Parts: sequence; structure tokens; C-alpha cells
Amino acid sequence: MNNEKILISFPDGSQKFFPKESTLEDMAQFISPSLKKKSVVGKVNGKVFDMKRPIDSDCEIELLPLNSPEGIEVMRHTATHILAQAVKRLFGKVNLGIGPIIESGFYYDVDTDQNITKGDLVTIEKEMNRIVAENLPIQREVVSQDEAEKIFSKDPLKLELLRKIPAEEEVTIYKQGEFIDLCRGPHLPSTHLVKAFALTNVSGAYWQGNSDNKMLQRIYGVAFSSKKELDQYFYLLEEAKKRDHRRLGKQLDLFMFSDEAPGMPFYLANGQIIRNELETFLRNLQDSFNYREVKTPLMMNQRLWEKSGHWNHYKDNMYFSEVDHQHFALKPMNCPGHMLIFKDKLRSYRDLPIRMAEFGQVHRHEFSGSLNGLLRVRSFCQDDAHIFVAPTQIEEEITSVLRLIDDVYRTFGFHYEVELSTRPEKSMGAISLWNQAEGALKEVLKKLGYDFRINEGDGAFYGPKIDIHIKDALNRSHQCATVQLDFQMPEKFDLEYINEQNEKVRPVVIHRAVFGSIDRFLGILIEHFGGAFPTWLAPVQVKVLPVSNDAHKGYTEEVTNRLKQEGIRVEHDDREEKLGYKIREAQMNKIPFILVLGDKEVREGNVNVRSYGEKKTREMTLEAFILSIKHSIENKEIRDTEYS
RNA sequence: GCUUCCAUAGCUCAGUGGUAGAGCACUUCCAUGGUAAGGAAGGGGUCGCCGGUUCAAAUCCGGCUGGAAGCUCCA
Repeated sequence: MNNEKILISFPDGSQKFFPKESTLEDMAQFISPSLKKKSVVGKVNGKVFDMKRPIDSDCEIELLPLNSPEGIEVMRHTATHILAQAVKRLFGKVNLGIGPIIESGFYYDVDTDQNITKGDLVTIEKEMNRIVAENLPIQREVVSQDEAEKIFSKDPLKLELLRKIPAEEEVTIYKQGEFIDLCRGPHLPSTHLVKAFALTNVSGAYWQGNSDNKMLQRIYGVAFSSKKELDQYFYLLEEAKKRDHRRLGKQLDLFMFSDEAPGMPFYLANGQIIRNELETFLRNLQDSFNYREVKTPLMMNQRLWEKSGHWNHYKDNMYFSEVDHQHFALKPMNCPGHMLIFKDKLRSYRDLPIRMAEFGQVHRHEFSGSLNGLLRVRSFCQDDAHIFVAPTQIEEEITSVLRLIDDVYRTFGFHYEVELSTRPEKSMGAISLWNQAEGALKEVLKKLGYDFRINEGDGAFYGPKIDIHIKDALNRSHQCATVQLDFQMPEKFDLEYINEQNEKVRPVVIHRAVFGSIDRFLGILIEHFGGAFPTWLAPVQVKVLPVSNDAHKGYTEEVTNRLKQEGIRVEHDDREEKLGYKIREAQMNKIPFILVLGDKEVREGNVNVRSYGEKKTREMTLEAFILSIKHSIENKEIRDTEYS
């Protein structure tokens, strides 16, 4: 210890000298013992520091409690060390990979001969709790590369990580009890501050995310600053499970799957109604944006795919068939078909832009392990369109596409984020063209005032793209719409139009989809609305129930027929069952409106209306009900109950 | 495709080597007039498929198919 002093500034503006090499813990202690007790980590000039890390120069500090965002992150990080320590204690010979924090928790990748199963998680958790109870102080140490290599000489994965650390960077290790880990930190001062955690899952994960590498066992956990938040987490998980589109799809008879066609959905009558509504909605909107709808074959000669470049980039994911010694492929995309339509006749600049839309069924052979209900399938319907434009029309046309997308998403109440994806490694065409295309997209987004994120290297192989991510009712993000610029396809297919100077020139193609996949979009809608669809989408919009079949059958039939005439999807439940039974069933089927008709309604020519999710009923004339429900359907009103 | 787990009645699930169970749904009968389940009886399963171990397999082992959570991939 020397006598040098450093000047420390606190958040309230006050300042004080401390001996050099003082720690945040010392400073907290100075202010008050209770602050020291509460603080688990701190910020030094905005950077998160361990409580016990010596400070050697003047700075601004801020002390943070466990329930601060930084505190929680550091706590999760410490939790993952405790996990690794527990696994080492229990399984002996274990090599550690990486153990980062993720949303709500953490994981650690471990390499061990022993197979860790979900059942082992309980045992590991117990050991973790023991380590927490042991209240092990956590110590940070700066070491040299050489020292570190000695420490981790028996840890091949750690050595690999260590050798990737640039020479100018400090190498730090963290110790708690017998456990040492290579780690950037920071960490909590002691293991007992990890309060509320649970291990959730175990799965395989490739070392360094590369499928050529060894597969490690990844143990997942969640951790929060209080037991209450942990409980809340599991509660929300339960809620999400209740909304799972696979479960609701079964419960509401929307769709099914069969072993005879893995990854390919069968739509039941109820689900097909919703799909048709979605299609009709977009078809009408596209009409107003001057699109023309086409239909191309499901299967085309393999030659076409070789020509388009899909063969090279995508053949492993395509389905093939051989008939009459000819090789055919099921289309994985609609674009080549649309290119053929464009080429079918001579085009003039006066024809542009040509907006060619198709609800096209595509087949893609996805890995069996990635299939997931309607969200990830092997056959789906794209609301695809290809817009052929002159280069000068790009900006205007993209602007109009983004307007269309906005119209659609607003209808469902989706907020969305915009992302620009640039040239991937496996790309086609000249880099200068790519740069030009990326520049054009950026320009439009800026002009429209979108706050967009750039996703380097995530573009399609033929061009950069704008992806739209929607946020659902549980605040989960889904990529749906995409707008892609393509200079390659026109080149490959030698597309031309005649310009003002009577010269043959190349058009540019804009690919775009709004729902993306109707199947996937339906899956997202099911979860977003929890199965309680807005009236315009609901498979059954009104259920008509007589108080007594004997006395009110005539009137319920009359009302049902009247609603049918008005184009409303209505069902009449005249089974010999109690009224309460029928109401329960209608509610469980999440039908927007129940009409109960008895003596009173017959006498007054009224209907008694109960909306989904509500206990209260309203009495009104049949005509008033028709007017109101038709208004709701025409305006595609969103019921507010689905956000509750 | 890879790792781990799972597959029992239409659905949700119980059943750890000795003759297949529950609730809901379904069928029949009885009852039945006002906003979330009226009562009784009955039918229904080659325990995903194929093979092995065993006197005996839903149960143990192997393969296949399908599913789940991740990883990888996603034009």
C-alpha cells in the first residue's frame, strides 16, 4: 500500500479522496455499511467493475444493487460459474466450454463423457445451492498469457479461447473455492448473492457454434434477483404454453399433421377459413396497389433451377421427381416461374413497373430437427410478388411496398422493426452491384424515416434485403415481411425491356412478401391472439343458442338464417343440452359472439348478446346487432380482450 | 442432419417385468326454460412400427418412424 490518493466522484456530485488501490467495497463501506451490504457491483467511469477490484486513478463511481440491470447480468454470470463448479464437483472429469448469459438466464457448455440428462438437473441444482450456501468469496486475478496457459493446461477448450485473446488484452481469471475459470468478468463478490435460479434444460451444442466441431452438452438455467421474479418467469412460460399455436390448433380444430407428410400442415375447415380471409384481405389490398395475380406450376424442369442458380445454392433443400426420363423439381421459390412469365413477351418501359403477385405453394426440405408446428414447415404458401422495374423506379417502388406492409401490419395491431441485411459470404454477382443495391435500400429507409438496424452478411445470395420483424402480444419478435433487391435474376434469365430510346435494357427485380408464409403468419396470429381471433378472422363468428329447443327453435332458426344471409359465419346449437353447457363450449371455442334467445327475445324481436370473454350480456334488436358485427368485420376491428 | 428427451383410448395423462387405467370427448337412456360442465349406463387401445432378451415385455435392449427442447441451417 502506498500513500497516493485518488479522487472519487459520486453520482450525487460529491467527491472524496481515497487511498490508491481502494475498491468499490471500501468506498461503499465508507458511505454506509448498509450501502456496502446492498451493493453487488459498481460502475467506474461507466464500466461495470467488481466490488473488490482495486481502482488506481481518479474516476466517477456508481454502486449498484442486485436488482439493477447490471446487477442481474453479473449475478447470472456468476450463476453460470456456480453451475460449472457444481458440474465439476459432481462429474469429475469435465472440460468447460463457454458460459455466457442469455435472456433471463445463462448456460454453460461442458464436455464430459457422462451423459447429463434432465433428471440430473435436480442434482446439479442441489450442488449449486450448496455452493451458494458456502458463501465462497469470488476473487479476480490478472494473469499473464503464460500463467493462464499453465493454469488451464488440462482444459483444451479454455486453451483454445485463451489463444484467441489478443496480446494487448488483459487476461483475467476468477476463483471461487476450488473453482477457477478464465473469464472477463465482472462477478458478484460472493456466491451467496445468487438468490433465485433454476436449471431449465439440457441440450447439445456445437463447440464455437460450428457443426464441424465436437458437440458439447449445454445446460441452461434462469436466474433473477428475487424468488418472485423467478416464479413470474415460470408463470409467463406457462402462459406462453397455453397460447402455443400447436396446442390451440388442435383445440380449435384449425390444422393437423400426419406422419405421412412430416412438416406439411393439413388445414381443417376452421383453419382454412382463416387462411382464406388472410388471402382475400391481402389480395384486395394488392389490387389497390396495382398488383396482378398469377399462378405458376408447382413443379418445373430441373434445368430451370440450374439456370436460376438455385441448384447451386439450394439443391440439398429441394424435392425432386423423375417422370418420362425428365428431371423435375418442386419449386422452393416462385421467382423463376415469374421470370418465365416476364420473358413470355416483349416488354416496354411503358409496362413498368410490372407487379406480379402469387400465392405460391413452395416446398423446401428443412432439417427434421428444425420443424416446428406452422412456424417451420416443409411446404407453405408464400404471398410472393416480383416487381419488375427500371432502375430509376427502385426507390419509389420500394416506398410503395413498405406502405403496403405497413397497412397490413397495422390491421393486426403489430408493431414492427426494420432491418437491412447486406451481402453474405456465399453471394452471387459483382460486389459493386451489391454496394449499389445496398445504397439504394438505405436511401429509401432513411427517406421514409425508419429507424433501422443493419444486419451485416445476412442478405439473400442474390441481393440485399429489408426484413421486417413484428412484435407479438407476448413481445416476441418474428421475421415476416421481406423486401429484396435483385440484380442477379434478370441477368441469369436475360430479362429485357425496350426503353425510351428503343434500346433493349435490363430491368431490376424486387422480391417481396408481406405475410412471408401464410402458414407461419397464421401460427403467429394464433399465439398473438391466444386463439381469440378478431371477428373478421374467426372461423365461427356467432353462436345462436335457444333457451329451450321446444319453445324457441323457430326464432333461433330465423335469426341464424338472417345472419347467414348477411354473410356472417353463424352456427345454431340445437342439441338437447343445458344452456350453460353450450355457453361453456362456445366460450372454449373462443367464438366472438353468443346470442341467447328465449321468450323475452322472441317477444321483443331482440337478441341477447354475450361477447367472448365477457360475463355481461347486452340486449339489442337483431338489426342493431347485424349492423354492429358487420361494421366490426368490415373494419377488421381488433377486440381488446386478446391483449388481456 | 447432430445432442438429449418423449411416443399408452379421439384429447390430456397415470401405469418400473405377471391378464391395460382415469378425466374429458363419443354412443344410448333419463332429465332438461335464462348465461362456463344435470344424471346413469355403454362402446373404444396389437401400449408408434420392426426385431431381440425373458417362462412372461406397455415396462429391459437395438433399429426405424414421428414429436419436443436446443445446435446447425433458413435463398
